[in-house]
Amino acid sequence: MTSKIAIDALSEAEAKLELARLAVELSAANAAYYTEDNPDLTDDAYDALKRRNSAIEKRFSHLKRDDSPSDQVGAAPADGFSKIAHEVAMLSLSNAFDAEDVMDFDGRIRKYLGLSTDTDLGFTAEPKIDGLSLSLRYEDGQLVHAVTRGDGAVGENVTSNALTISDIPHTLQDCPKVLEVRGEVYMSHADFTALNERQSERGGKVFANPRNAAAGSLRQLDAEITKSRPLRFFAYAWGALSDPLAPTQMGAITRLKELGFSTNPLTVLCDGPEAMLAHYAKIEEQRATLGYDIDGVVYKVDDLALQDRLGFRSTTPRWAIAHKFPAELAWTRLEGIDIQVGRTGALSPVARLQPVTVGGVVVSNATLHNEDYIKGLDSKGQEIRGGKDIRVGDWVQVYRAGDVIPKIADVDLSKRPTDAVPYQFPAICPECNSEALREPGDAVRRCSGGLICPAQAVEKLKHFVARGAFDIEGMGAKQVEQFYVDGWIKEPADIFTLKDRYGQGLQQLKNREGWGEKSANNLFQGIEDKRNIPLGRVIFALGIRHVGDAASNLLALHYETWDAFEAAMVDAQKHEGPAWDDLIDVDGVGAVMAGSVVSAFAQSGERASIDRLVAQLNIIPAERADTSGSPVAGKTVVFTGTLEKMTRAEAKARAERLGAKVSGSVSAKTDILIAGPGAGSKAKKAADLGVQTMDEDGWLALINAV
DNA sequence: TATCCTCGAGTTCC
DNA sequence: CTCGAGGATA
Repeated sequence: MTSKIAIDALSEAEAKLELARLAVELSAANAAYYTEDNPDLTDDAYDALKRRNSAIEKRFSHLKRDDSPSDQVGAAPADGFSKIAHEVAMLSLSNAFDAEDVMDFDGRIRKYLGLSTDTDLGFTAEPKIDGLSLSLRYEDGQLVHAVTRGDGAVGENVTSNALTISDIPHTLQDCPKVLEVRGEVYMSHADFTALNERQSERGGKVFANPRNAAAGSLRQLDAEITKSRPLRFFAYAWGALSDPLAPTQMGAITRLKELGFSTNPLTVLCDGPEAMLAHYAKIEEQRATLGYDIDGVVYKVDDLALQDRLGFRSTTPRWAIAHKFPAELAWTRLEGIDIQVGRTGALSPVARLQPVTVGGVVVSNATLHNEDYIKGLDSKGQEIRGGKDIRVGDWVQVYRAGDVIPKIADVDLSKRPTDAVPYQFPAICPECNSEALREPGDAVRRCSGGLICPAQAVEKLKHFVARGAFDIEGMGAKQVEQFYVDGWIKEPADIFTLKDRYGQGLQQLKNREGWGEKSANNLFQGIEDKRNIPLGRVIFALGIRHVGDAASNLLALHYETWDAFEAAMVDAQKHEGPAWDDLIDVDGVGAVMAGSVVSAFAQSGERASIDRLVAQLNIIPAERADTSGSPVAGKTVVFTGTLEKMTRAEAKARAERLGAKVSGSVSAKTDILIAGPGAGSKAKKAADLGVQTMDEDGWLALINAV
């Protein structure tokens, strides 16, 4: 090792050289540490090198290398974990709560695939481990990173922590070149109890349940702490893959086991819903003696080719479902009912409860949904809870729906105080005193105050900076609220002028509570980072009623640029004419949604606010998915008659994946008509218009020719 | 017109 | 995570 020159005395050339040397040295040390369990550097020496590297980078920030060791695998930056995007998204599962839901699941899949009830359809069934999911990426058999689920698209890099878990192999033999193994990190009951005993002896944090203990342990910035925590890992799925593991789910799990992963021994193959339910009962029976927490049973279509055909809805696969165990229940007293006002003005009642432990978590609030729910009625006027209403002072039974959202299941009328009165839902907004109206047929009551209602204004701003919208780092709900209260930010455009108005020398922001030079700089950087922003996010961020994530992206893909979108919305004001028709024609957009979007561009106040925002931004046009090479990209196709090889839903999904637009009726704009047996008027019209027509086989040949 | 499916908007706790 | 409602479909 060369002599250590004081960092202040380093010349630029020397710094550059030393950074290069440190990069090599540290990466060799990493490799030795992670692959051999036999580091050739002591921990202290390793840390010293790392610190020196960071110090030099800090002084000569422009010299920081692309392969800087401070960004490398296994290195958690001091202020948190680095983010890694999943090559294949980590989705959640839809849920089943009873046998009927499971039968429906089987039925839905058969319908989608066009399978009759007497065709064999196998499923795997396995316990759903209550831990946290983790994705492990192996390249050439080497673990290169471990990433938490995060929001499903981007997770946190916890590689150095994952490497301390003994169930996670560091290297694999005879595996695909690229292999992402997914599974659950969890802690056993015994280890959890022992850990909590140790923690309380030391005066450390005591965890509420094994899940929290596992999560807290995996997200330690110091991998040494994680190493001291007895975490385990079950592999049950995969992400990116260069070669298939097996033709079936069960085969793939077996293969993962052969590769050295722990897989759950209660994973079995079932020939249908009856067998699945039987296995569910068996697992439920063993639940208490398993030694680790599970919260249900997961069923997956076994045939991977069928999984592929079934594909995904927006957030869940069609080919899997989680059958949840019944929720834990607890009784407590309802101390009060508060009303919250959302960004659309919806008045939502929230129950304030005497704190009670439900499923290992202390709950003190629960949702009451809406006016009718408190009265004991559902949206169709049907009685729920036996028609019992909820009153302040009542003893209520609480559960966590889907083990997350606290809800009230029942009311004990025998314990109702004699002076309890039916809850009177407010008719004026508690935040701004505007009238709160309930549209006929609507379940929610809404504040009519619009942006004069401070609650609506703040909630809209929170939505604007939220994930999926502008997602500005350093600007969360708390910050938005503070800035709004102080009058620094009244509308989205103000965020982008914040620095000009208040950032002078950072003095003003710095003098505020909770803000220092660093956090202020980070915030301004976070804001600058989002000046360039994709069109879909901008539309979503506007917070237009009925226009969420999915619809925003549909609109963005349809109009491609902000200018085109805005011009069309202005042209469509009158709810008629070509611009309006074009909008309604977008698949997934109907009159209600269209009216809602258009009205955002009608009111001069809101329109002006949008214009002020757009003036601050560089909006990136939406790019249609790369369908180059697809023979049907950009074509409008219509299916008619009976399809024999696949269902309509499947045909539509596949066509869209290839960049085609699927329409319901034949017009001059139609490029291809796919006519099955029994095609009628549409085929005739297509012939009249001279539209290219083919049968299902012809279509399949066309799209498979890629 | 009725039914099914998907999405949006609301929710808690860590 | 659940509910309600909008949109597509039969």
